[in-house]
Amino acid sequence: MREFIKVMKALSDPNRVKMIKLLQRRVLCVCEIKAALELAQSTASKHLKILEDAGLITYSKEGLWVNYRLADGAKNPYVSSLLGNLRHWLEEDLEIEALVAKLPEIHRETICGV
Amino acid sequence: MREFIKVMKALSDPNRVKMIKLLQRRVLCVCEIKAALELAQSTASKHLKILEDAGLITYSKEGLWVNYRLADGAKNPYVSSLLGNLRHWLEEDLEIEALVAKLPEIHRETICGV
DNA sequence: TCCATATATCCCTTAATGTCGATATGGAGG
DNA sequence: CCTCCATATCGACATTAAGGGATATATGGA
Repeated sequence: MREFIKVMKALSDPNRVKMIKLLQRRVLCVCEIKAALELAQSTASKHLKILEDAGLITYSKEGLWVNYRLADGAKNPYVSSLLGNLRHWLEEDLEIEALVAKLPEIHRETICGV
Repeated sequence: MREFIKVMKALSDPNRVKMIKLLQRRVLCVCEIKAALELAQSTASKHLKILEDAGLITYSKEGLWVNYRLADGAKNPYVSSLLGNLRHWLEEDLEIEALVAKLPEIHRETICGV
């Protein structure tokens, strides 16, 4: 039950859902996500930790950067199914569309270090 | 997006999830749910309203009683899929099992009006 | 070793949420 | 019309959660 609640709570915040939808496109580092969502760095980092705790995303370190990506969902078939559902859910959402449209302009080299 | 968040928030509380799992078994009135979950009547009523707002359950009135049941999910295919997922998810959860085991003893005629 | 940078953590403020008791609503029956 | 009874709503309180600034951590390079 605790795990289930953790997953649902993780998906109960608009910014975290946006992060998931962005990560469906490509791997992103914290500063790219922070830039895309216009959040403070500490806020972005905190949200990503919540998503990771819920088993929805994973990360790998690459020098100073931390690359976040969607979890493959192999651990829990229900989470996997939910993530699959989320692949299409909200795809027509205007807010998400606008956000995704910004993604091609966002690269860690130009965004970070401002 | 707002609708999505509403659904996820509705499923972010253990008592509301338990209500869903109970309603998978049969139609229940507020006082039966209040008894099963050992909640104050106002608390049970409020939770049910949240689930109904999210489109996860519906109700129909029968005299003084209000019968709550699962929504058929025809409105939103994603919600429908999620409810289908929930049909099996948590089915092995000990807390849920114990709760469901109590259900046969709970009837509105004996519980209500205490 | 020292510095710069990307990320994580800490602290604090403000808003949202869960809970209950008390009260309101509204139908059923005398 | 008045009274039960099941349910809904309101008010208050405690807990949790989101947000950002400041600081700590860790890595790569001079």
